[in-house]
Amino acid sequence: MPSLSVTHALKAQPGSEATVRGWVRTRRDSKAGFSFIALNDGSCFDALQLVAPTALANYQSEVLHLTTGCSIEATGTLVQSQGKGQSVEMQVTSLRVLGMVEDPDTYPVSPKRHTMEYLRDFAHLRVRTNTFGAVARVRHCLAMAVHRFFHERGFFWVHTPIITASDAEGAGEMFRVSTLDSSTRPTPSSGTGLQPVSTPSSSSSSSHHPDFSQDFFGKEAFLTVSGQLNVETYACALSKVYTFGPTFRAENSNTARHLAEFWMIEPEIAFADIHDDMNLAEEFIKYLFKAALDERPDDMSFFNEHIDKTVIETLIKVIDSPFERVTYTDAVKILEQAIQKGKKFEYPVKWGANLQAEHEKHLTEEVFKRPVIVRDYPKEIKAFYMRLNDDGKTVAAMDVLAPGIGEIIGGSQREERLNVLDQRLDEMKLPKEAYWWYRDLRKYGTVPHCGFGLGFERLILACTGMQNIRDVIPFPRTPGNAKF
RNA sequence: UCCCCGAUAGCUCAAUGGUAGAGCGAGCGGCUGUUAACCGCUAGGUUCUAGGUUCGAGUCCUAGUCGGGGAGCCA
Repeated sequence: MPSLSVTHALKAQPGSEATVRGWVRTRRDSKAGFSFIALNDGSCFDALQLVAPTALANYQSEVLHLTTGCSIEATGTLVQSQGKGQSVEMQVTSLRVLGMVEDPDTYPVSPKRHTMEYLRDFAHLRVRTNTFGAVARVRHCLAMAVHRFFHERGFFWVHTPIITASDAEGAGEMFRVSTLDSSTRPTPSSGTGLQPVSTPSSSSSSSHHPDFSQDFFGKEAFLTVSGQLNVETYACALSKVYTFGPTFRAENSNTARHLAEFWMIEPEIAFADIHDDMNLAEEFIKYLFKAALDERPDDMSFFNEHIDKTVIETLIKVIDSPFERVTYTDAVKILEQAIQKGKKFEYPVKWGANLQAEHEKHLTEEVFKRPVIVRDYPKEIKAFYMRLNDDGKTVAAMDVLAPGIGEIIGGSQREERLNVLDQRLDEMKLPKEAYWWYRDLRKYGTVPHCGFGLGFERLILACTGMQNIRDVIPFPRTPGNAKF
């Protein structure tokens, strides 16, 4: 008797016998001599309808007491359904209960509408719902597509470190990694303990001075905020590489788009400029969206019906149309024109200032109505490693803005000229010694290269139409919450 | 971190400063090749916490905790 997943059972030859296992979604009893059980095992969106006859030995004692969430194993014949709503169903010949729901009244995932906020408190059970099961499958599909995309194009996956003792990751607030005891514990006067390690150098000004030479790594260590600097070294030897792994930011960000622990994809390509970088980003996004539509039509149609009625249409539009490309300078002009026409922004538009979320939203949702790549930002508002343009004022940085999501990709051509890089380090008052190995890449056979970072969960948001990033990662970590 | 809003049954929400309610879910019964089933009955409450105002507080005031929306930071 073959054991089949529900997804295979639904495609089985009528008349074949099989055993299936899963969790009960609903049970309906018919006086015609049987009960209907919707069985889901997560292998696909749909449940398999079991038809359990009263003749089963345990019909009265067990089948009639099955409730949402019970785990069972059923054996029977897969047949064409006599009813509407499904093509295949199983005529059950034996049914074994693996685990009852002890008290159905306390089972948190009852068969009714639940809010995302409520289900977040039951992250261990929420994946049994339609929505979170679909998110999990699409997430997997996208992860596989990421690797396939790069593999097909000759990229190598590089496992950059999670722990970084190189105190040179740049800006961004980091989690400290330490085996020291009392010295790293917040003192009673140090407040909530939510304060991150803002930069390695600033920590020395705090009131207590842990002796990090005594710490595990012999120096301060942190969780990575980006694998970019490390992966650049591999790009400058293997030519086309990428990272895909967890990333940590200790920023006290409380939004639907930020996590303290998230997954990031960072390709890095040698012998390439900012235009190659933008082309790669565009091709990449389109490939991933297409993969979700092609490989998870069941889950995608659920999202389109219940989460965001325009998501499939939006994805198809993104796949079919070229991304708009605009320089920062032109973007500012467009925004200024919008203001002249009466558009009101909370924040002023001014060359030299960061584009605000409302500005990005206007560009991508109102002006172009599709993804927009903004490039060549003022050097003052971007990182030291971004390549200085010939105008001396801007750097070859690019952000991909997506409608409804905002910034989904941030990337740049890297500064490959040692003298210019050094000048930038000096301007930003960064210690050259700390970047010795990064500078070595420019000393020894330097090449133009570039890359970008894609927030994996933000990609999933865009792909599914889900609203909150906490609902597209299994166990979200955010300020004040590391449950489960 | 800043601004705004909220917290009442398992869930989603009502309730003019004056007896605590509905829908869904759950349990029981009925009906039905059913499928967000349908019909009936039943159970279910320290109204987030601590103070305060008042004859009387779910309702008003203060503080805190937690959650949501927006912003900043960013991916």
